[in-house]
Amino acid sequence: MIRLAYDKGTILVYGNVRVPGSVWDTRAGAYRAPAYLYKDIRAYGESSGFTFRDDVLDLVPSPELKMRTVLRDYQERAVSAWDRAGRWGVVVLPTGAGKTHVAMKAISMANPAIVVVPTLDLLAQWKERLEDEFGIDVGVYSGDEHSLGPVTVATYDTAYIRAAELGNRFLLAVFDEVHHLPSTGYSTIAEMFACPARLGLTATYEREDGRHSELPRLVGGKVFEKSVESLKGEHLAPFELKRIYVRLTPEEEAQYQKDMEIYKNYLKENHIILRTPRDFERLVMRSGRDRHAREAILARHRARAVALNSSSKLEALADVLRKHSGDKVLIFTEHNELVYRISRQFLIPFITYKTGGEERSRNLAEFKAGNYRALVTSKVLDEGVDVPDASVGIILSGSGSKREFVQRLGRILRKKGDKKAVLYEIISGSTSEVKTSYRRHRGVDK
DNA sequence: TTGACTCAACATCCTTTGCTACAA
DNA sequence: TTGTAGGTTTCCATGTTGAGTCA
Repeated sequence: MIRLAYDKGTILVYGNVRVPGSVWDTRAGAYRAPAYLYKDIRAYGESSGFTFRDDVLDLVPSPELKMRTVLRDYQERAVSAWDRAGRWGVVVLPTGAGKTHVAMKAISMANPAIVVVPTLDLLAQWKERLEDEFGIDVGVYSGDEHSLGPVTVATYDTAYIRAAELGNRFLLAVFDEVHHLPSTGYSTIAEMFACPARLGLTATYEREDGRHSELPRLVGGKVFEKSVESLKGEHLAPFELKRIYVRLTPEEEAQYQKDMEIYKNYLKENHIILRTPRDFERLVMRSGRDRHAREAILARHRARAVALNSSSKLEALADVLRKHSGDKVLIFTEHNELVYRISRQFLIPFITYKTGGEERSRNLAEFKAGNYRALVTSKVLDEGVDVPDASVGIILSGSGSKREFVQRLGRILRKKGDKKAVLYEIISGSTSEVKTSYRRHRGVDK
């Protein structure tokens, strides 16, 4: 007879049976394993013919949760795939394809459940939608409020801080925007949770740092994927990508070349070849000790800023805006400086992280109502904010992140009749930005 | 309760050539 | 011969958020 118990994010195995993944804990007088192995530990015990006393889960009381909304066929297939995979796994769906409905179906099958989200905005949206769907009081775990319900919504930050106390209260853990989960801190949430059922949701599985390789261990691998392309036209607006290349002004060109020269020379003189993100990380670490490395990196920053914020881009922007004078337009940039310049020059309202909550909602509402035709922003609207539809997106600058690109594309894809959406990219030709742009497209625009 | 602040955490930051030691 | 990893020990800058503190 072995007894399993939950202890602050771990499973204690009493009865002198060493289960895989556990180590002996002298003080507890038991083997101890991370809580995410709970399901495996049970399976191991059962296949070895042990009898159990299982005291791990201490579930929040939950009524039967019935789903009223009827799922679309692909949403139904996503849930089945997850179910077949042993109720572990990640569903990849583009923005606007109804990930919430997939999760709600899963919640109706396995509850009590916790939904972990990256922002307070998303927390509020999930709470509202879950209450509408199931007619229950939804619990909230955030900085301001701690209440448990049959379904509880928590921020990643609070789930991280309180993982030890939440870890055995739910059957199912849903991780919204699950690409956040593999980061060093947040991954401990999944490790300290015993939930035998797990569902991850995202529009972009891959991370630039490659840590998505951790997802199979933490929530299960990818069990279902639907690309933007396959939903284009039927469930999402058809779209077109247009690249516009501009030339730097002569002064910018001179500045760019000068700074890139400093950067490249440093690499050359020190026999440094950058192949992977890790190589670049090393260079950054080196710059903490090596004055010349620091100068090189600063020069590279200046060069990049020149390319991303070139004034030629504003002329191209003016052309695009003229061409789409009757459309709703969202403009994205990498840096806030450019946001402010555009806002001043074209008299377009802006939103950055410094924009207060009230002004932010007001700008979004006016944009939604059509009183503002355009909105300019840097990265705040990339994720986790309910942004009103637009039919034209203009990426004036951005990173090489595929995720950022897909999220920005998602902002113009909600279906509005047969209207075709257009996403422009304005790129400084003959600069490193050309490659950055290609990198973010990988696998998206074919 | 609100607002202003600080702090910690997260994400991106790369790919042109070049070196050297070691493994397949 | 060809291919590939290399190196740790917290990190140049910018953008963004949630939590916590204090008035």
